[in-house]
Amino acid sequence: MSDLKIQQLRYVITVVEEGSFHGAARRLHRTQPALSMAVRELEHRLGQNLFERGSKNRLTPFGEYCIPRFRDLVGQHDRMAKDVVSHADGTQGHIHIATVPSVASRIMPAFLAEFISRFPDINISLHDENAHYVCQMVAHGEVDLGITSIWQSDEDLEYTHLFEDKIGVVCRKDHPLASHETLGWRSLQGEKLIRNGTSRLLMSTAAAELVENSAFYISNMISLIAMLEAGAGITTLPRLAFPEHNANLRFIPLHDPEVVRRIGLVKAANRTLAPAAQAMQAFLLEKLGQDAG
Amino acid sequence: MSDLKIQQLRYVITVVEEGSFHGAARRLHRTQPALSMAVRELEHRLGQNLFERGSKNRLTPFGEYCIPRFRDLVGQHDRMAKDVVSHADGTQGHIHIATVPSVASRIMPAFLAEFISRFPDINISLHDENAHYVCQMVAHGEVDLGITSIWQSDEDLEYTHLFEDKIGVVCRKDHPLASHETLGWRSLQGEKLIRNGTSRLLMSTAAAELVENSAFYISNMISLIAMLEAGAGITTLPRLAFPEHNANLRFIPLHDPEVVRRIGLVKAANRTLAPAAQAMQAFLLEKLGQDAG
DNA sequence: TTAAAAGATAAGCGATCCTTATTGCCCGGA
DNA sequence: TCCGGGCAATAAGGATCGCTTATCTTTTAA
Repeated sequence: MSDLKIQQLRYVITVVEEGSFHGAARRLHRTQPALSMAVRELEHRLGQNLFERGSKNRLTPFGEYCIPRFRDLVGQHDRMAKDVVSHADGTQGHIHIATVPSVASRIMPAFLAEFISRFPDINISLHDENAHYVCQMVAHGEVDLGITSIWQSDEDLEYTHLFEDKIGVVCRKDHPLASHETLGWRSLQGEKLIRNGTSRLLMSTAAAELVENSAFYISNMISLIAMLEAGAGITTLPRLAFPEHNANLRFIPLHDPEVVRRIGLVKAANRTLAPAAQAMQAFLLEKLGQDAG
Repeated sequence: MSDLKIQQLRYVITVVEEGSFHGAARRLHRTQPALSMAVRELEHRLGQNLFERGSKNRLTPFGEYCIPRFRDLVGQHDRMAKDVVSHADGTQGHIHIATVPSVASRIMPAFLAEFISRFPDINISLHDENAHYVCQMVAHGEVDLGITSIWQSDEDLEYTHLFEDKIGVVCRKDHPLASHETLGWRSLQGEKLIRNGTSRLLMSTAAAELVENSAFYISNMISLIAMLEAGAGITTLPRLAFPEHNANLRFIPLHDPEVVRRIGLVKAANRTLAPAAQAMQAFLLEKLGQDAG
């Protein structure tokens, strides 16, 4: 038994609803013979008439039996098609994103607010993890997109640069260094430097020896800030990771060496993004790309 | 948005199940290019790829989203099509029949037993009513088929003759008439004749005056039999209406006049029968038609 | 490196679907 | 009774679709 065609079923339903082939033809933007032939073809295939011959457009008992079933299938088709199409064009869907905490807290709130106002039917889950784990989640398919600095080059990941984030020195406002507008690494020698998760960015620069000589390592940002506020030392951070509006600490750009954290979009290579995620990717590039900055 | 084609969806599902276009082509009795083109056509229409390009037959996230929905729709289509087809070819359905009581009790039991063994998926409702009401039920569409003598000619009813049922005299075994093999109406003069629902069959015959002079009328068959068994009189009945295996009563054919009740199939004119009812009609004609006896 | 297997592409052809034009039927009004 | 008008059926033609065979390209595995 071969497949019935949704279109034929829709034709029959419309003829019943309109009460005439002409009326149905008008509604379907077809000519009357098109419907006549399509209906007869379906009747022939089923081996039973749906419409009473001779008498004007009355259904046969068999037709009466079929119409509600045809209606069901066409309805299910239409709902499914609408749903699938809205996913295909990216107006609907569920996007999973992972970002480093600084991006999650400083960039994403405003960005996502704008995104969801543009795409109200898209659902978003946002994870924040360190740069390494963000890449891992993308590689494992746990999220669609990552926004992070690249941890290490990986064939399975595709990186698209978004913007750069300058590294600076963070110290208490009453610290001797706090009055400077910019700093070079040499001015930091002798200071008590606390390492954190972003310190490795300095490792391949002139300032590497500073980091190597540091005795403290604190990964947790809240703890790190508390330590700095307590005057336990200084640290280096990308500007985005420096807590906005902090009353006690200062951020002083490091100009020698000038070190930046490159933040970009990461997605799995050789895997197509879901349409909704494609929409977000485009939106991200438009809003956060180098030029838009 | 135009209709999706069940066939295309089925192709996609099969490719996923088989894991390759070649395998799916084999299962669908198509060639590989047919599937390639059909799938690409669907992808193009949706505006998104279902299969990962380059990489071997992996679904895109969009494809992953679509497949279960496609499966649902195709499944619903298949179930519906199977159901509709089995109704179209008359192997499934519900038939409503009305017959006069004598046919219901003497003919239908064996007939229906054979019918349902041949068409096990057909559902049957059997009503028994008098000849007039049987015709009315058919005319009003309350039943599909009637088996009855025709009450009065009716344009909306279509009668197909099945068999004839001879009228005879019914009396107690110890009645003087009981020894006769056949009877003429003249031998009944002076007998106490009880009329019943079938007595009108004698009205346009030589025996009319017997009926006219009868003082009793009993419509209920059980009461009538009880009256006869009590020796309260005699009556006339078609042979079929005479209770089989009755130990106290006798049925003696009336040969002058020879009166028959014509029993036939009645259906609504200008209305197509449901396929299951068509099957029953054919079966009735085959088993009970004049020739089949 | 080569052979085998799988998908993509191309050309051709028959079926399908829709169009316009015409015929046939039924019904209501003069 | 005859005549038109509305509607469905039918016919003929053309565009498109869907499938086939043949060929090319790519991938895979020995």
